[in-house]
Parts: sequence; C-alpha cells; structure tokens
Amino acid sequence: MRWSRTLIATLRDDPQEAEIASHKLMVRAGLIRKLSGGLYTFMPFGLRALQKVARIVREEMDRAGAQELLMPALQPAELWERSGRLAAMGPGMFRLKDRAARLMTLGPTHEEVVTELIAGEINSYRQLPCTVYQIQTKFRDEIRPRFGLMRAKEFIMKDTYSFDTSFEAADASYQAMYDAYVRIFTRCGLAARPVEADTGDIGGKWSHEFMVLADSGEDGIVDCPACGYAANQERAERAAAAPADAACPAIAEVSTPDTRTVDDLVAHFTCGADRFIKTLLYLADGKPVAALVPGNRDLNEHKLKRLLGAKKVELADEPTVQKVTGAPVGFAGPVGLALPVYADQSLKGASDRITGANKADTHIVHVDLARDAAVTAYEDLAVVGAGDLCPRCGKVLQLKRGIEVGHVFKLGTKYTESFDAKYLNDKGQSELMVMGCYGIGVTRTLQAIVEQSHDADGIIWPVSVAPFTVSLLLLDPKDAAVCAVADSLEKELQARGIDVFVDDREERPGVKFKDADLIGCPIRVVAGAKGLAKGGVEVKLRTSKSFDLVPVENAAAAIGKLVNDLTAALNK
RNA sequence: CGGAGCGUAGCGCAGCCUGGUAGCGCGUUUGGUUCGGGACCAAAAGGUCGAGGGUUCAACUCCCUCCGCUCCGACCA
Repeated sequence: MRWSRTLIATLRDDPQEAEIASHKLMVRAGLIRKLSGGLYTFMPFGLRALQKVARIVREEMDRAGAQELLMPALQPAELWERSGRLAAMGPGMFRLKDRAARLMTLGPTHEEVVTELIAGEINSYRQLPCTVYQIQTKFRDEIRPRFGLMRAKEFIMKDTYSFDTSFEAADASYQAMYDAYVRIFTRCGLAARPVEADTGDIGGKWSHEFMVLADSGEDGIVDCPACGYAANQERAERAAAAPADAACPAIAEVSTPDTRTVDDLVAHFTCGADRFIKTLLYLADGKPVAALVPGNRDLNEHKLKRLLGAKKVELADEPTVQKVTGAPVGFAGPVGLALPVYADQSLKGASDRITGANKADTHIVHVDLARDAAVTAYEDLAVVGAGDLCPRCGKVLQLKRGIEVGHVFKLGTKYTESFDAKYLNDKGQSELMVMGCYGIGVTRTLQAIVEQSHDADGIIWPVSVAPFTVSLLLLDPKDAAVCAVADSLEKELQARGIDVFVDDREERPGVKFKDADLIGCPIRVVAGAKGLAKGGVEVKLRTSKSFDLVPVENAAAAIGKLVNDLTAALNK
C-alpha cells in the first residue's frame, strides 16, 4: 500500500478530545476518528491493527476448541426478561421498538441468546462439552464513555460460552479459556495479568479479569508481591487485624451540631478518623440494613451485596434514613438500631469509639461495639487498599491500576436454569448444563496495546498487531533509481508475506521520519539516494536508535529474518 | 444524575471582560527556492462564531433556554 493512495492523515497537535496517551496517539496517527461521544470510526490503519488482534483471538479460540458463530445484535427484550437482566442492567441497555411496538434491545452481551440457542440445539451428553464464540459489536449505554476506545457505547467484543455436563467438566473448559487468554495477550505483546474479580451483573460464582497494568486504568488492583495474590479492588479481601482497644466507661451523648461527615468529626473531636464508626444505611432489595466500617475506611458495596445475597444494594435515601434512625443524615449509629447490622471485621473488639446517636446534632462516645450494640455479623466489608494485609500470606498488599481487557466467568447454572437448558445424561436423566462465559474487549485491547507500548515520538506496535510490519520510506520519489529499488523491495517483501507501507509522498525526509515514528510500524526501511550511494537501504527497528545499511539484494531476506525474530520474541 | 470546564476554518487556538460585522499557527491549493528528523518566500481557497430566543441602531462579544464535547464524582453517615 502507498501513502499517496491511502486515506490517512496524521496530526501534529494532540486532539482536544483526548486525555490519555493512547487515545491521543490513536487519533494523531490516523487510526480512529470520533463520530460522537463513545462512537468511533476505524480508519484504514486502525482497522488493519484491529483485524490483526481479532485474528490472533480467532486462532487461539479455534485452537482451544471453540467454534465461531455469529448471533444477532438486535434482540427481543423478552429474552432479557426471562433471565431477569432487563431490570438488572437497567438503562445500561439500549432499547428500541420495532414497527409492531415490540420492545427490542441492542445486545450488550449474549448469555441470553446463546443459552436459548443451545437449549434448543443440544439434547444429549454426547454433544457436550460445547464451546462457541463470536466477534461482534456490542452496545452499552455507558454512563460516561471515556478515553476513546477504552469505554465506548459501541465496541467490538469476543464473547465465548461453554456448556458442560458437570461443574468439574466446566472447570476444565474454564481452564482451557484461561490458558487461551494468556496466549492471546502474550501474542499481542501485552503484559496482561489475571486477577480475581467480582462477577457483577453477569452473575456466577467465580471469575478472573485479565488486567493490563497502566496508571490510566479505571480499575484498582490489589497485589501481593510476596505470594502473588492479585484481585480487583472490588473483590479483594484482606487478612483480619484485630484492634487493640482497651475497655472504656459507659456511653455518653455529646452535642455535635451540624457535624455530619467524618472530616467534620475529626475536626470536632480532634482524634483520628479510625476512632469513629461510620454507619451506612443501605437498602438491600428495598429492605434497610446498616453497615459499619471504621471512619477511615470505605465500604465495598460489592462485598455487602454478596454477603446479603441481594440483587440490588443502594445507599438509603434521606427519608428512609430519617425513618429508620429518627435522625437526619449524618447522625446514624449502631446503638439501639432496630435493623440487621453488619460490621467490618476490623471492628471486632472495637471499644471506646464514637458513633452517631440516631438523634439530630448528637453523637455518642465510649462505644464498645459488642457491649452497646447488636451486631448481626462481623465480615470483611471494607475496600482493601495499599498497606492492608494479604488474605493468603499476611504480608503487606500493594495497590496498582489496570485496564480490564478480558474477563472469564464460571456461571454455573444461572442461565441454563432461566432457559431450561437441559440434556439427557448417560442414564437417560435430564440435567442442567453448566455454563461459563469469557469475554475479550477487542477494541479496548487494541488501545491497551498502544497505552502500554509508546514513547514520546509515537506508537511502538508489537509486530503481531502493527497495521503494517514494514514502513518503507521512499525519500526521493523523483529519483528513478531509488523508486526502482523501493518498487522491487516492496514486491519482494509482499512475496514473503510481509506487509509493507510505502511512504511515497513528495515530502521532505524529516516529515516522513516523524510520521513513521508516530504510526509506529516495527521495522523502518529507508530507500534514499544517499543510502544507495553508500551501498544499500537502511533497516531500523522502531525500538532502536541506530540502523543497518543493507545491500539491496539482501534486504528482503534480512527483513524477513527480523520479522521472524520479532515474532519469536513475542511468543516466547 | 450531580459538579466543573469547553464549543470560533479540516486540526490546535486567540478575540468576548470593555458590543461596531472575525484573526493566528498548522494543514490544503498554486508558483518558486529548498531537500536525511515536522523548510522558506509569495499568492489563494476555506467560517450560518454549536442551535434557538432576548436586549440593542448594531451581538462572536451581554442575558435566557437548549444541544454537544471533555474532566471529576457517583461514597455520605
């Protein structure tokens, strides 16, 4: 392909719309263009890179025994009512009506469609296990699309679904996908790290996310350098550390006018935030409960939701708080509260603490939680952060940030129950299939690669996903001898199956060098009059500062070897 | 949904406070000189100043409403 005949425009300035490096670079290098918030066009170069990622995904899915199919993106909403997810996903789903006023949705994911499909297709244990996948556009009405392709309203996802006869068999399918994911991200040149994760709206018992470490990542990752424990902050647990509180006198009320937040309390009582017990009132599927954490900690709503087995957990609104505590927001406390009370494990044995009095403008001091309040249970409820102790080995945890590029779930029978997906076992009895689902954000993976692999000059594509493997700069397009060299080298490389992009523009060399660095193809070849006079073309890696002068007749072979070396290094 | 900021030529921006009919850089086109890390000179094309309404003799500028984009937050006991 030649620059002069390609729809590509590179930008000198950072686009006003972009914040993070990968987003800026993808726009500047002419890979994507924005249509509207969270909606992007893939330009020819962006599409080439995307298709290379998709191809790797496909090859590894096929190798792992999954079969590709393609399901509709437009789906009857009734399907989502059957699983209960129409309500659970709420406004996150795009909804529309067809001409018969039937409610339809644009698929944000495909558990419903695939389970309905498989329930009809599979009848016998002889047909199991069965794993299918697709690479398809998904639609999610994100609250706040951001960072270009990272969180978009429309994006390309690879979604795989496994069906098995038993939980043990499903574990094997899960492991096969987990292994395939490790290979996929390795081949894409990404250092992606599996971490334990929350299952969210998808449901199920167990899941891992594949995270690309990046400061711009949206997820917190809790990491134990000592034993390798790693988990999404939403999921992360911590080892119990009991407080060393001494016994205290009986409780006493203290007037605290207009002192509602922990910051207010710290200022008022001049003590550490950890001396307070934060009492949070939640509605779990509509029923009020209280959750207690130390004043210096945050409550992890995912943990509370899991503990209560609730479908929906939300902070109680002001009227509810007023009703159950008898006080305005800001003065709730566990003492005398007629609700189920769940306390964070670090409050076990807590004594001489300060809490709200369930009375306007009043707190109580000298609270011994066990003595003065009825705590239903002590559980790990706080958000885990740096400095907490590892739940496995007890060493100190670190906190990092990451981009979620893949997610694997053990779903169990959540969906096969909803859709009555059963098979006959070898004794002729009907049993539910056991399911797993596995997603990769293909478009997000592409951007994560850029986020992880760039420098001040531009993108540094891994050879496996670069829009083109070789950038061939034709420095003197008016010099017939140089053109002839570029032409023949282009053909030789193509004959070897190496894709080449020839910059044949009538531009000064500096412009071509800058653009080549920005676009970031892994191998740069310069064909210029100067180089030819010295004996050949210049071959340089994007990652290297220096080049090799290679005689024209050896160039294709030398480049072929470089490609092989780069590919081998990725797959190592 | 709440908070903040921004919408002026393809891209990046100034002008607005203090109203008088729009400018800079890049890019694009043409001509010339250049030619190994984003050249220079000359000329040119390109804008309903996000949309609608209001105030005014006059609105990019002041006021109101709406739309769009970006960032922060969805944590308060």
